[in-house]
Amino acid sequence: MLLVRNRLRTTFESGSGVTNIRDIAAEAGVSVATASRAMAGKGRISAATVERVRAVAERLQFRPNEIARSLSLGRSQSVGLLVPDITNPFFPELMAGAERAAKAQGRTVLLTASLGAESAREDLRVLCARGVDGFIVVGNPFESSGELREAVGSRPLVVVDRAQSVTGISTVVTDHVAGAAIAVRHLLGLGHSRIAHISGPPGLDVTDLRIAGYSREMRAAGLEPRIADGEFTVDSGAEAIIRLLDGPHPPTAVTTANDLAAVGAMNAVIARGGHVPRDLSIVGYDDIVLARLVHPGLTTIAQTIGDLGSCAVEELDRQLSGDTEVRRRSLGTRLVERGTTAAA
Amino acid sequence: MLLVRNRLRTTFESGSGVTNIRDIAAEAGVSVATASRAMAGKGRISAATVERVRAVAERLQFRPNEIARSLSLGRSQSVGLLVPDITNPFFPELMAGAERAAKAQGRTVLLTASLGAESAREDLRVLCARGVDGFIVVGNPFESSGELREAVGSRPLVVVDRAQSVTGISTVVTDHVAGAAIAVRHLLGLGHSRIAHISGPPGLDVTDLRIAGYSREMRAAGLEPRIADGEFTVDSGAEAIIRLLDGPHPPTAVTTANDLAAVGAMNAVIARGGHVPRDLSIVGYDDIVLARLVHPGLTTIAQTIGDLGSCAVEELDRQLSGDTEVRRRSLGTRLVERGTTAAA
DNA sequence: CTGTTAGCGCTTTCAC
DNA sequence: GTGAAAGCGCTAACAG
Repeated sequence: MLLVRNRLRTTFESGSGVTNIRDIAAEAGVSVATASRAMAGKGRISAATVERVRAVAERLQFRPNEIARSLSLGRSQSVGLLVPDITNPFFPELMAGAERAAKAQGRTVLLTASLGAESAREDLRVLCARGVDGFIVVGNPFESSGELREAVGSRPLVVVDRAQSVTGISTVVTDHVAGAAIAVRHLLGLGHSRIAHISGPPGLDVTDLRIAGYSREMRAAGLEPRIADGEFTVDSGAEAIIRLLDGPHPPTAVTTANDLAAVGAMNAVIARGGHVPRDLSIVGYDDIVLARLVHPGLTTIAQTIGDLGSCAVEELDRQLSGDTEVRRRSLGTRLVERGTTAAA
Repeated sequence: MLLVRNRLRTTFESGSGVTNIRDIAAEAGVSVATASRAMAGKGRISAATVERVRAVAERLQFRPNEIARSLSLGRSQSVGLLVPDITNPFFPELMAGAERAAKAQGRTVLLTASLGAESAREDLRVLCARGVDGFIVVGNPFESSGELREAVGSRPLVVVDRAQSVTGISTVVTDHVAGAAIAVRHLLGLGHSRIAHISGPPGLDVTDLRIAGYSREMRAAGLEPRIADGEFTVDSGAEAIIRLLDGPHPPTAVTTANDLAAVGAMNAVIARGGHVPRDLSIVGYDDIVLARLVHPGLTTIAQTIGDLGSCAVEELDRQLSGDTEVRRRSLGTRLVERGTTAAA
């Protein structure tokens, strides 16, 4: 076939130096519309044309401008991901899972870390303006799920790691009640009976659920629950364990709201000359990478954190495909035994 | 026929029910162009009109569609951030700094975590297609800086944490030579003389620079450098320290390539019944959050990691403003003394 | 000062 | 099967 090469160089100058679909069309000797159809591979178009256009596109390293596609199609193949605190190691693991899954779907993740409700509202608006097709929100930066719903408008939304307080919104969670119960049973099995729980921030559903699981299991064993408020942070874990140990009937074992608090508790015990697990058995929650890095390694309730992210992406994809049913997906947890628990 | 539109999506249905600038213009009784100027607040326009249009925009909660702006303006006010591994706690801290700075500039960060050169090439192309205005690349996923330059095309580029191997590209780094030297001097000051160094992966410029700083300082003190290869990971740190301790003339102190390796070394010593810092003093590098969380707390060379990110954003902003000068910005390091170092 | 017009790069009718 | 043209929402000449 005769190659008619018409003013490739000229069209090259247009735009920002990158080849666009006009260049492809010109080089292939077809109209822009045909080039578009050929690239999409759908619509009424001959196989020969498809092949020819694609060959040209390949040669010229053509990548369709996603900005233009987004504007034209009304969707961007990108999703917004809002996390509360990127420096808390729990979230990067989740983000990694989400990003991997999104990439596999040909979507891009627009990440944003909020600092409180006001910032979150603005962050979500920015992402809306950037045309994300849907949102994954980890936790809930707002007082209510209504506020969250309002902030994302009509876009599909999946909430991760908040269940109770979120109504009418698809969620991905782990079974906090079951996880907390597993921790208690593990300690009971080791012969402990003075088992306390260092909780998360009061009022949070995750906190309540874990407390519920802990309490249920304690009562089932005929024991009295004993709870110290914490905050999901190392320092709060340290403070809480000190209060418990200095109080009446100090515990011989604790379950904690998360691994950070567990590490804080562990360090506090060691700092006052105690030994873990001899003087105190500790069970964390989450199994973040840190749990493996401390010494002794932290016995903990593992959530497959990356799966929370990838499941959220899958769930969002389902919604983007038109399925509007509200689903609550609950992932399993399991005990990972390391070095912070031992017989009473 | 004027009112008949080819596509039946009315303006209100388009997007997702969000008000657009046509709605604003109509409501304010001006043309779209005038509304645009009023929102931008520049061009020849009366103060009264500006006020009126903005009032309407406020009332209707108007946010300009950034996709459309991007297409029209040829820039998106977004930057691509490529990191090697989001689950290594070093990077989230850097990302947090970058995101904060970018937000302050009204830019959005498109994050992507690569897994090797092939993935990076594709990731960068995707971000290019999404129209990012520039790139921040942490490390260099490729063999050469040329490949990196090619992958980002003509877009502004800032490389973080790689200096030597990157030519003709603006960089933000910390002074690894100086940092490594500080670590050695600290140990010398404590009376140590058998000081080893657990290095990063061979061939990496960061590795070489830290080795250089360590060696220089050792020789200046009339001591023989002693280096064990590591890999920036916990496990490699553990293995390296075992090799050193089981070899001839076991060291009484080590400096390490990063905090993860330091933690690995620390755990290995403790695991074989040793005590840190009594049996071995350890100095980490980076001061990631983890350094505070282990027990005893890790003495380390602090890079202000968040600043690496925010400086990179600033540097990129400078380039986006038209300043094409290649700059190398070097941030300081300092010793953070915690519990892993003690007198010999 | 304001409106009209022409695009940004792509997709998608609608004719031929 | 293919091309011409409209249009996504916005900005920026250029007239008036």
